[in-house]
Amino acid sequence: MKSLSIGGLSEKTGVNIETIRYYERENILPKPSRSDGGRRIYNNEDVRRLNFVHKCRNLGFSLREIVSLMSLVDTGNFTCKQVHELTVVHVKEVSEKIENLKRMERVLLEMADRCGKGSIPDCPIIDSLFLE
Amino acid sequence: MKSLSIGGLSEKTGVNIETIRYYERENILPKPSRSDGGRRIYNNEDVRRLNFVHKCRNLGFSLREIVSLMSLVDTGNFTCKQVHELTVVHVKEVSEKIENLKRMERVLLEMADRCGKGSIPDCPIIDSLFLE
DNA sequence: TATGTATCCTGTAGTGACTACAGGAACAAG
DNA sequence: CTTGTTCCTGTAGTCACTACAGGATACATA
Repeated sequence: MKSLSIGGLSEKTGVNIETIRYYERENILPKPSRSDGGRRIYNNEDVRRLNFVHKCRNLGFSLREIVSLMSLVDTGNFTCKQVHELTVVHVKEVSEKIENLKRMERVLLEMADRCGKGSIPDCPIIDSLFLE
Repeated sequence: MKSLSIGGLSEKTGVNIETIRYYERENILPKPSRSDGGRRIYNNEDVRRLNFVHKCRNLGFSLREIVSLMSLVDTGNFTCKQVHELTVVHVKEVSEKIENLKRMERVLLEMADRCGKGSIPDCPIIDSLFLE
């Protein structure tokens, strides 16, 4: 088993040192063992855990959701069905965000198109932003 | 000219009272006039301004961007071309966010699909989340 | 051994955009 | 006047980080 310092863990996982400490403080990650001098010593399980958290964050899960999921895993008290459902719910949330952004994009493009017509000195974009 | 209390302004614009105060504090909005008793009194121009800010927020502009834009408008020192360019840059940012979310969505759907195959007791979703 | 450098520690505070009190004042209606 | 509603200021919290400051530890080199 290879042990790592926090800097080592940060390099191996791509998660910022400050962020790792933050996760520990917020109890997203367990407290690691320490050297005699007080430095954090991380093992393989710590690496696996942080990878999990990192992956989940990248997929848009909130820290709260991640803690819940991790707790399921830790107790071994879950079914693949449960996890599937959580994932499906989350996909829906992501899809809604996409739709919102697309709507935003559409409005912006329309505005840009209007302005691109070269109307001066009034600006259709500014005008439309002042409307109710 | 119809004057409004902060509650009135909030109702008319759909922006939260606390948020309006926040915008004032952060100098996103100008300080309104006050009654003898110290209550805020908003006029039509205040309404127009808040509509502008609200619209821009809904379109994903940051408060900083909004302040810049508003400052252009206030000085009358801008061209429709400038605004157009700002808008186009912003559209690009929104489009990138959409792509990121789509990537996220794709990964999540793949994971859900794997789990949907009914593999028990191991969970492919959890397994893949632990990978580097 | 001493020195220099890099890494680590804790605690605090800041970012951006809100949101939510607490305690008290102003206002309107009965 | 009393009661209920709205408003005020100041402070703090949310979420997920991020960035110090000041000091300690660990390692490498001379």
